[in-house]
Amino acid sequence: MARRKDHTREELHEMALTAAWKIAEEEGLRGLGARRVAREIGYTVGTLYNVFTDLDDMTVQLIGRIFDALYDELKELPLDGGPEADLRSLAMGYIRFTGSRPKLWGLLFEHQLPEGKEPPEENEAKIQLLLGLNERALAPLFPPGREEERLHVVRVLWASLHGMCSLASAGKLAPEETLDAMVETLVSYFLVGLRNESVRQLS
Amino acid sequence: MARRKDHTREELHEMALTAAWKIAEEEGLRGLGARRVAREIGYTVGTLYNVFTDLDDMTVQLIGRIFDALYDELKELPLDGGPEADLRSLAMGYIRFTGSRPKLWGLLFEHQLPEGKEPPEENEAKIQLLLGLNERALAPLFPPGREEERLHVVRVLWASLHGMCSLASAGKLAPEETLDAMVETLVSYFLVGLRNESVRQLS
DNA sequence: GATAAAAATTAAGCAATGTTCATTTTTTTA
DNA sequence: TAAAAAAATGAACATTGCTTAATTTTTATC
Repeated sequence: MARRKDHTREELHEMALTAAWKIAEEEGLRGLGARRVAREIGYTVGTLYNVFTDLDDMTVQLIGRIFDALYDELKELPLDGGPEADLRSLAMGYIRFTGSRPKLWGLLFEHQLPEGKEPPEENEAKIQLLLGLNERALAPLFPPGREEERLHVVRVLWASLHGMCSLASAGKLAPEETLDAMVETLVSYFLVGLRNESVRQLS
Repeated sequence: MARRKDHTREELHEMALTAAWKIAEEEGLRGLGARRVAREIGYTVGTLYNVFTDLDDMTVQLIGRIFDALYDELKELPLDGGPEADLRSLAMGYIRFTGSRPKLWGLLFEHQLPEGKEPPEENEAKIQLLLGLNERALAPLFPPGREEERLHVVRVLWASLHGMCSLASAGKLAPEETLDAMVETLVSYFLVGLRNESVRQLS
């Protein structure tokens, strides 16, 4: 029965996450069951539990991959048009990514680790990478020594983006409201405020 | 066995939602099971399915109650300090509410209706009520005839707030970052931008 | 190349879930 | 008091997450 070495543990791990991605993309968290993933890769639940400690473990790793994919897409964007243009470009890249895979993106909000379990710091680092792109874009607006402020602003901006995309992914946006328009408003108003603040701080 | 008229259908409905609230407040969506709620009100699952069509149905109604509670709290805030102060006041009321019941608030993001099921328009109306508070606060910044723009801006602002509170509820905020500070940044930067925009439009 | 140790896979099983429904009990009506 | 309607139950079903004993395969050793 047991066909050892059909695939190495690494391969199994890879196959499972790929299958999980596909399932989540089509059906969201509700479809992401252990037996379902196992069937998809041609193995049994037991094998899956040999590769992941938990379904939570698998899901968290899948979420890590989603961060990776977003970063891979955003890092290709040219950042050379000044803070406004660059930030806008990043924001639009973000909503393009999430908008094209709403169910997959919904995982980030739907999935909640139970009390006691913590997400791996690996994922924290991936978020930092994403925020870093935005920090670079905003760099011209912050004099040296104000890196903390800059990070704070980036966090606020991306948490806001996150909020709008979350509502959009869940289909909770008013029908007459487009994500693009909302993001556009956020970025432009926010940047005017930022320029003002920046000027104020420098003088 | 069956003790009819121990409680009317209305009372049962009320009791169930109250129990669901309490459970969700303490344990989040993960604890919100049919048998669990039934036990809490001293009945069996069957009875629960006599009152709600579904667990989804129950959850959606619970979410409606959460909107109600937030509105009840926010509507008491005095709105007479000008747009900046009023908006800040509303935003802080919002995060006070969500921060004091993080698990309960988390329901709004965790719960996703399966394909085909739509949330009741009742809940839509409750959201409109909440947004209306903010529209009133921002009224001085928008001349008559620009109500649509105003609503758009309010939506952007509250979706952003939503994003930050969602991250905070899920414990995904950087430890050195407080929700208060982030909201403060959002509101103030945004408002500067808004004033500029407003001035530009009027001239 | 045979044999023993290690590793991998499975299938069966457990407890718990959402949901349904025939049955039983109670209340209402006549 | 009897019949009809309503309400509540508990048992059942399919499906979940997860565990584990048993089985098969590979690998290492001689």
